[in-house]
Amino acid sequence: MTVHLGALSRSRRATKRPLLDVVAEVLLAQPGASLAEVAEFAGISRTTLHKHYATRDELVRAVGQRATEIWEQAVDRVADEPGTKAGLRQLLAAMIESGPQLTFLWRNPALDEDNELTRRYIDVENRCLAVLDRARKEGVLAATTPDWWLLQTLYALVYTAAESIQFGKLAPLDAPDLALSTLLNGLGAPATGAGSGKPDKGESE
Amino acid sequence: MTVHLGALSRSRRATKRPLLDVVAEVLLAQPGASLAEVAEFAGISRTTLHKHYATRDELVRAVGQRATEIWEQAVDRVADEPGTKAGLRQLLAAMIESGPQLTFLWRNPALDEDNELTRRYIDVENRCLAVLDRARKEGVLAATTPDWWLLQTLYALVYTAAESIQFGKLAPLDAPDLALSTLLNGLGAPATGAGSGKPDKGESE
DNA sequence: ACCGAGGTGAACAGTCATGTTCGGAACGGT
DNA sequence: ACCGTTCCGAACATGACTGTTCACCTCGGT
Repeated sequence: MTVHLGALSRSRRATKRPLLDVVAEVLLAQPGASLAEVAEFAGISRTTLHKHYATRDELVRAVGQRATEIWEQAVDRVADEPGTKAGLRQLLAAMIESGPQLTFLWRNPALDEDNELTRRYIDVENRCLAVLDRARKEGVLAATTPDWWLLQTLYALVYTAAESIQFGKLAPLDAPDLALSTLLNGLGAPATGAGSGKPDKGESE
Repeated sequence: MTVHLGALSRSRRATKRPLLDVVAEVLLAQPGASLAEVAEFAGISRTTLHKHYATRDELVRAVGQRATEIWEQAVDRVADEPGTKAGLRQLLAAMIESGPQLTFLWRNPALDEDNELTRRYIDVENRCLAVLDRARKEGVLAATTPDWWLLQTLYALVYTAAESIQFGKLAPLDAPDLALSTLLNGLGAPATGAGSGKPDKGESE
């Protein structure tokens, strides 16, 4: 039951990107892909793949580890930023850029089995939250939003933006701004006469 | 390689809910679950499961069909609503309620193979969009947001809310309002002082 | 008491992914 | 020219899941 991996197939193959990145994408598009398929799309033989990662489980965990690593670096890059809109924008940009890896991480409950990975996950999530908290204290984010909802919404927007980019609907350079604006202001009609200048028709509830 | 389905297992088992609903949840938590596992969590024998749906593919497609059906009904229920906040709230409520089914639908690229299902999917998505469009014309939603971003954001919020409910973080009755508020206003700090104006501290970007 | 519908457990053949082994090719360094 | 490393293709044993069959049970209706 080979489901086509469509757009992925030819373009990415045989390029010299980090192996685990390719694996993450394949396994994301086709969670049930066989190791033979994964190897093919990575441009190596199944034997070689097995030599690097003895079992499928080991491979999946390696991808998870790398995804976490990438996330950690993304958060680190904005750790010193003040809690401003610009800081948030940078966090979003960094996370959206790593969209596939993060999505892989978020979508694989099986990774929870790995204790060290779970520890690092919780850790980086907390650091992520710390950034958001700073923005909250700066008055950029609403003070009343619960932590978990803030985080989940952030994840959701990162995921959506990354997916839109992959589908070609969204220009990579537009993504951070769009996501940030949606996160902060939502998609409701701007308040009439408000700061962002949009003289509109009357309020309409 | 049995990964535990944790919270799902005992509580739901053997209850008399529609079979396909249980299947959707199991297959969502554990996409690689064997039919034996699926049957067990549905509280029936594998033989019986096979009698209803001859092959795994057929089962998956049936779940997809049902998910689409549920979505159609949810949209139908608000099709006559005017494009007000209340109307949007109802759409969100209906969709969040069907969270697991919709998530299953959104996450299974394999379902695209089914032409009829794809047709119905596109159709209900368009009707969904029509509801949003009406809200846009009423000035509830920003006029400038592209259709696809609006839809994707809606999906993201529905998914996030449903997941939060499943994790016990969010009370089902609170979900629609939280999602609606996030969709319309985002999570930024509310405008200070005036009703909707924004005489704020220095802009930070 | 009979009967049919729907459910069950046991068993079986077929298929496929997995993990492993091995002989050999290619390549770079010495 | 030699050697170690790395990759490769082929082949194999194993195990898991699948789909199917069959004999049996257990109800509810007649």
